[in-house]
Amino acid sequence: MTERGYGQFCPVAMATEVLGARWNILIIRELLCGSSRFNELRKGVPRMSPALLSKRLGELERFGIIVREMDETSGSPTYRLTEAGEELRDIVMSMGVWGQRWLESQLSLKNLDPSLLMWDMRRNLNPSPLPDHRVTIQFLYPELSRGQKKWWLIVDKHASEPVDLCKIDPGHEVDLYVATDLKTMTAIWMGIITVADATRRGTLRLSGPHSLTTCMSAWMGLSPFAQETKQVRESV
Amino acid sequence: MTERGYGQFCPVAMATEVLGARWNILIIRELLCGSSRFNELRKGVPRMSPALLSKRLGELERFGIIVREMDETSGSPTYRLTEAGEELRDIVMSMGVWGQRWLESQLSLKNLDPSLLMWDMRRNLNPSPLPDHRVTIQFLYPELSRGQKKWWLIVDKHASEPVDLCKIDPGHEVDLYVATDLKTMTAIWMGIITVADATRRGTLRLSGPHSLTTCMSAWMGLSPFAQETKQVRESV
DNA sequence: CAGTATCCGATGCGATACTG
DNA sequence: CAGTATCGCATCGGATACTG
Repeated sequence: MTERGYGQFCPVAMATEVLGARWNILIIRELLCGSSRFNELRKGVPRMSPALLSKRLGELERFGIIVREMDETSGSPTYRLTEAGEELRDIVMSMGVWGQRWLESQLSLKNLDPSLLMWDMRRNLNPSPLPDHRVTIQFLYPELSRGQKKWWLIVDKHASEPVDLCKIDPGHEVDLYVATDLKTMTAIWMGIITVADATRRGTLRLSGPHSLTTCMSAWMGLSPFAQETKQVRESV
Repeated sequence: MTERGYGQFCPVAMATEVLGARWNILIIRELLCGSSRFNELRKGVPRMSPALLSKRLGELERFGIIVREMDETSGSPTYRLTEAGEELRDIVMSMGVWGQRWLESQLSLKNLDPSLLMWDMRRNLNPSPLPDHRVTIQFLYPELSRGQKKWWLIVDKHASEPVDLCKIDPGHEVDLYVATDLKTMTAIWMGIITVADATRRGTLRLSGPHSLTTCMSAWMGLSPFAQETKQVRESV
C-alpha cells in the first residue's frame, strides 16, 4: 500500500479510500454499537495497537465521520459518530448480513476469541425475561487457559448498567452455570446451532433453576446477523 | 499490513477481510457496471498493475464472488459476478451515494483522469435523444497533453455497440465539437455543475447543430450518483 | 488479448514500552 | 484512563518486461 489513494474521482473510490483503510470499518462498527470511549473501543478491536487506533480516530475525525468531545461529568474524551458517520449504519449492517450469508462459517469459527464473544454477549443480552433480582451467570470454558476460562455476567435490571461482565470472581453466589467450549458458544451466538442442539449433543451443560435454563435462548441475545440464512455458494 | 485477517468471528469483520482489501471494491464496481474481460477491467482500474489485478481476480474467485468462464464465441476468458457478488450491488452503490453526499467534492476534483471520465461517459451515454443516423462527437481538452487532448464518441443506435470511444481520429465528419477543460467536464459528470452553468461561464463551448447542443444534458448520461445532494459537514 | 515473472522500495502496522 | 514514542520487519503492491 505504497500510497493510499486510487486516483479516481468516482464517489465509490472516494468512499473506499476512507472505508477501505484497514480497521476503519470495525472501528465504525464499534461506535455504531454504542462504544464511545477509547478503552471501550479497544475491547472491540483488541488486535489493534493503541497507537494505530489513535491515528485512525484522528483520520476519521478529519474526514468528518466522528467527533471527539469531552464528557462533561467524567472529563474524559468521548467519540461519537457524526451524521455522516451514522449514515454508514446501513452499509456496515449490510456488509455483516452479506458476510453471514455468503462467507464460510468455518472461517468464522477459526477466529475464536472469548473476550470478543463475551463482550458481544454483554452488549446484546436481554434482561427482560430474567427475574427482577440480580442474577449472576458463570461461563466456563474448560479448554481455555487460566485467564480466559471463567467469565461472569451479572444482570441487574435496576442498576445503571443492567449488564456487567467480569473476568474475576465478583463474589456473588452464582445462579446459573454454563459449561461449554468456545466453538460451541460462538456457533450459538452466530445462529449456526441452537442452545437446544448443543444441549442435546452434550457440548453445552447448564446447571441452575429451571426458570433460568429454559429461557436461555430468550435472555441470551444472539448476534444481530444470526437470523440471516446461510446461502450455498454457486458451484462452477 | 503484516497479516490480512482481523481475528474476529464477527460477520462484519469477515466481510471486511474480503471487501476491505485494496482495489477489491473497485473491481467489483467495474463488474457491476458490465465489464467482463480482463483488459476491460483494466480500463476501470488503470493504476493497478496487471499482476495485481490477476491476483485479486483469483482471490475473488476463491471467495465465490466471481467466476471465470470461457466465452464460447471469442474463446477468451470472461469474469462475471456470482449471486454472492451480485448481492454486493446495493452495498457498493450505497458507498457511492455516501461518498457523493459526504466527502469533499474538492477531493474528487483533484483526482482528474480523462481516460476514466471518457470511459464512464461512454458507458452511461443515452443514445435515444440523438438522431437516427450515426453521430460523431469530438471532445477537446486544450490543456492536456497530446495523447489525452482529443476524444471521439461515436453513437450509432443501430450498431452492435451503440457507443464507441476513440482516442484516434476515426475519420468521420464531426457533428458536434465540445471544447472544455477536464475539471469542468468532470464537475458536470458528477452533477456539481450543469452544462448550462459551464456554458454561461464560458468554460464549456459547444459547436454544432442546435438539435445536438440543446439536448446535451439529455444524451450525456451523468454519473449514477450525480443527483445525490451534497451534505454539509457537521461543524464541531 | 490475457495474463506471468521478477524485483525492489515504501510504509503500514504490529509489538512493546512509556507518560501525563 | 487515554493515549505517545520508538523500532523494525513483513508484505503489499507499483513498475517493467516478457510470454503463449
